[in-house]
Amino acid sequence: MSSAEAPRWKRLEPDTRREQILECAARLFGERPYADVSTTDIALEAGVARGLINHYFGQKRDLYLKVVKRMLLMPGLEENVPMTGSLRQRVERSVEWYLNTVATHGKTYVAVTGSGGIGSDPEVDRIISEADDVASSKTLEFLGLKVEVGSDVRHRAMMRSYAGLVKATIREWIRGGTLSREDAHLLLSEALITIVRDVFPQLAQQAGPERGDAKAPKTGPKRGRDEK
Amino acid sequence: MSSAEAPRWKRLEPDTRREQILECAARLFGERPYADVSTTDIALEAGVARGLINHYFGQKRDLYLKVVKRMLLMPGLEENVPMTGSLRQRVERSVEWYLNTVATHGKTYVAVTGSGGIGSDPEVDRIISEADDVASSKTLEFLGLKVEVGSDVRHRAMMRSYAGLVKATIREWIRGGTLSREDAHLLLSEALITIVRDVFPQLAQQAGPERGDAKAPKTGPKRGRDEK
DNA sequence: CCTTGTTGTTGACACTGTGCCAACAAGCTC
DNA sequence: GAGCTTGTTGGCACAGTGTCAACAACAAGG
Repeated sequence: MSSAEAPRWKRLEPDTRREQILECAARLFGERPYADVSTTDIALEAGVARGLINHYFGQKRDLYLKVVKRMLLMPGLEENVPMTGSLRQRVERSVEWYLNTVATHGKTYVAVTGSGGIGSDPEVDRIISEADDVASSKTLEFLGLKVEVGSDVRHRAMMRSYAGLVKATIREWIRGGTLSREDAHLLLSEALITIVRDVFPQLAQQAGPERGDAKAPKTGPKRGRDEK
Repeated sequence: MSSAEAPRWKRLEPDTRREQILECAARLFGERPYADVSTTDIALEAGVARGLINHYFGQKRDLYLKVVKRMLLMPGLEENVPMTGSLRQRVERSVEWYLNTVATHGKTYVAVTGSGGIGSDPEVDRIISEADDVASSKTLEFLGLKVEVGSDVRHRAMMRSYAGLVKATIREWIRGGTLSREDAHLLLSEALITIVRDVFPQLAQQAGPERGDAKAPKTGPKRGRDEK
């Protein structure tokens, strides 16, 4: 008799298991609405007992928050966009950066930042708002308009508002396909330029002249980023 | 013995009862997130048995959809904004109309159109998207850019994107107070003008010249835009 | 005033999904 | 292999929801 009984389950490192569950959860939350994803589903997907989810993440809501955080961490945040050239050039590179990072997340991003799903959870709003803040600061930095953090809440608020435009536009692009990537690029670029130029007039000077190049519209410097 | 026993509950017309419940539900959904509002709470608030809610509205989700619909009906949609004057004047009147209608709803509006609450329910998204469509068409009409419905999906999509900016901006204004009403007005006006002028160039001509009033904001020649 | 019929309303039922926790077992060390 | 650590399981209790037969408020007819 072979005494080597096959173990009924595999024993993993906490971090590994956590990451695995997080990945399955992210996928499911991207496929169907929050309420339609039971913890049982996630556990089944991860090949794990349901109780383990609570053990690692506490409440289901907490798991969801972790998923949101993980996604909004914005991987690729470090690949600096060189802030040279005219304001328009820099704006368009920033927009391309937006579109690229989002393209990698696809459905899940749209689901998480969804327009007005069921709920409006204050905690989720806070997290998304923070992420918007980070992205905003980064954008301002790309544009050469970096203002010290926490100083001008008004500018940051306006950039969060702009983030609302970005997300809505991306939603039109990814979900319905009612806008092409070029349309999204155009809309977001023009809007951002307007904001910087007309709403932050004093900063615009510091940023240098708008023109100085020929503006290559469609094809921006596409980072070789492919899905999955 | 006084035979007149006081009735244990009042018997109302279905429409009246429906409206009453709807009102209570709207209030509660505006105060706390969807998941934290139990049907029991709503029933208690309305002084009614919980089962009655299901009898009138079916599922809790359906009740929520009714609340959203009721709110996005946009009362005051009929008070036409005279579409005279320069493009800028018309844009600013449209923006004022936006801000006014929203100001009446306050918290509940912010909650319903919340940035990314828990869920992203496709049905809710559809309803909000439809409401955005209506508001967009109305806006285009105000601007004298009315295009026949269903014709140019691209323009409508972009206006829905703009609606994303509107909602995010309003959120900053109403919720956090990080933006003043004047800030919101400025941001939304400039953005809308840009969209109409630079993204819908062919329509812009049909809309007439932009200027005709003073209001040239800060920086000088914003007309120096020819590309595209 | 009592009877009868209609129907708005109630209260209890079963069911699903969640959070919790003690018991179990996989894998390491000696 | 014995003993220990701890990642993992399975079942329990509970809250929230959807359903439905029975009830009671009100109107109409005698």
